[in-house]
Amino acid sequence: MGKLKKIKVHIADDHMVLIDGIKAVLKTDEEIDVVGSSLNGEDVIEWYKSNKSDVLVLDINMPKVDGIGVLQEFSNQTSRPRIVVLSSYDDIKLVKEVLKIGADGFLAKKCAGEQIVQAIKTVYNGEQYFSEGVQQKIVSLFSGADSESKQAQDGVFVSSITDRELSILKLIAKEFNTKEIGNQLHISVNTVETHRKNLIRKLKVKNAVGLAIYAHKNQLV
Amino acid sequence: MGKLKKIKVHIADDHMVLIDGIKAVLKTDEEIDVVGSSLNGEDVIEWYKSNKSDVLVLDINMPKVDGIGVLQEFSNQTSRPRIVVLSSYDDIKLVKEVLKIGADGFLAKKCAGEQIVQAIKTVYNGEQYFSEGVQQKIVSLFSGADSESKQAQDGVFVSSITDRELSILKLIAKEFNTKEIGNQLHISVNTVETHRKNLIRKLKVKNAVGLAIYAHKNQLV
DNA sequence: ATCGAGCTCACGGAAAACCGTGAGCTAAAA
DNA sequence: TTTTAGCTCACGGTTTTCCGTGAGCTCGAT
Repeated sequence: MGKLKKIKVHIADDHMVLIDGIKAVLKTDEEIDVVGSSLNGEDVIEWYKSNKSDVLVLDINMPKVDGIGVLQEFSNQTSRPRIVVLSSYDDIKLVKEVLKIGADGFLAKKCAGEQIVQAIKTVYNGEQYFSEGVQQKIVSLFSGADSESKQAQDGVFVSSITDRELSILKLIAKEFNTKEIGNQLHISVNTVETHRKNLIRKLKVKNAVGLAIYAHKNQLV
Repeated sequence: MGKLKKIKVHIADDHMVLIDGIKAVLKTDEEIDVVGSSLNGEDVIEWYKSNKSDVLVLDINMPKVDGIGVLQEFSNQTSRPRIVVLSSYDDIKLVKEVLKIGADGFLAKKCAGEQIVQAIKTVYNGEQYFSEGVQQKIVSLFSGADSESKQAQDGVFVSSITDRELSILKLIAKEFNTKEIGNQLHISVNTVETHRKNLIRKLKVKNAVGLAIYAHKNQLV
């Protein structure tokens, strides 16, 4: 037992119940060792300043700094852990997003506990891991059955939302109106309206309510 | 070991990772026995038709039938398990709601895994259990520090939202505008607006976006 | 039988959102 | 260097939301 090199894992999620649960699950596997955990993104970044792990199980929805923020933090670093993103929703847009900024795997929370073990081992070995529903969606995207790729072949390239749009989206989802957002970002209300319009178009929703719902479903708040 | 009567527990949550996690945590306690689990409210109700447990750990946010629906189902029955409600949010309104319809305890998911063991044992013994943050909020409500109770002492009794308001709230949270809601419910747009106004006032939000967010946070959609 | 709560509807005015369209500036990519 | 994407802003017009206020109806509780 002393000779076995275990996979060191850090778990980050704002629900301690889930952390403790995952810890208990992983404890049953003798190849895996949970060496740390964090309840928010800030703590994750702090932890990795003086520690390291082979794999990071990272929830997207966290206070202070969210999972996206943590990924961005790591993206500039040379020595970083493999990262499995945990999310309540298997939103394909979110998958795209996190893969772009350095995630190695994506696990929907609705999947079985055993899968997390599999995911950790897979990304540790340098491969990518996706839970079932996610994998299916990726495939259907490639096969052209998805609305998004259909648009792409219409020639209307739908880029993902920009940083500025994202910040406005978040503020809309916090009940701020156009004028308030303009003041906070020091830009004209006209500009905010333009961004809002573009968001409504890009995310294919009907109004600000739709934007707020999208933001919440995708854990942007 | 054969003589020890264990507390039979059923776990209901749409995230299998969490179920497996809680199972693993509870396995370490020799007084508790997990005898079943469900991924949605419908399955919970179905399970209890031919099985029974001492305690039910119940998530609010579930597909098909949500936690509220399950509680309502149980409310008419004589022989029912003690119920600990699990929720992502320690929303005091939600606590009130679930206590009214028969919950025995309320556990925010952000609490530690050990607390779930405590919660199960406490409600099994006929007492009520609340996780820390929830308990604090209840106390502050009684002490009059909360805005809600302040309103009550102003003599303006703030009743919880009505059935009709709830249905309108749900439609707003689905991106429908006033006219569309009026058509769907066969009532005048003026009436819908009145309900919307009352909702905004009662839930203390600023606009329709706030209503949608409230609806989503409280898993009404 | 009175009272209150819930649901219904109306009206008028202010504010905000929605929509299309056009356009200038910058920084990065082709 | 030309092009493009992103951010900025403007304008005019339409629609919707927001807000207060008042009021009639029904049903169930006091």
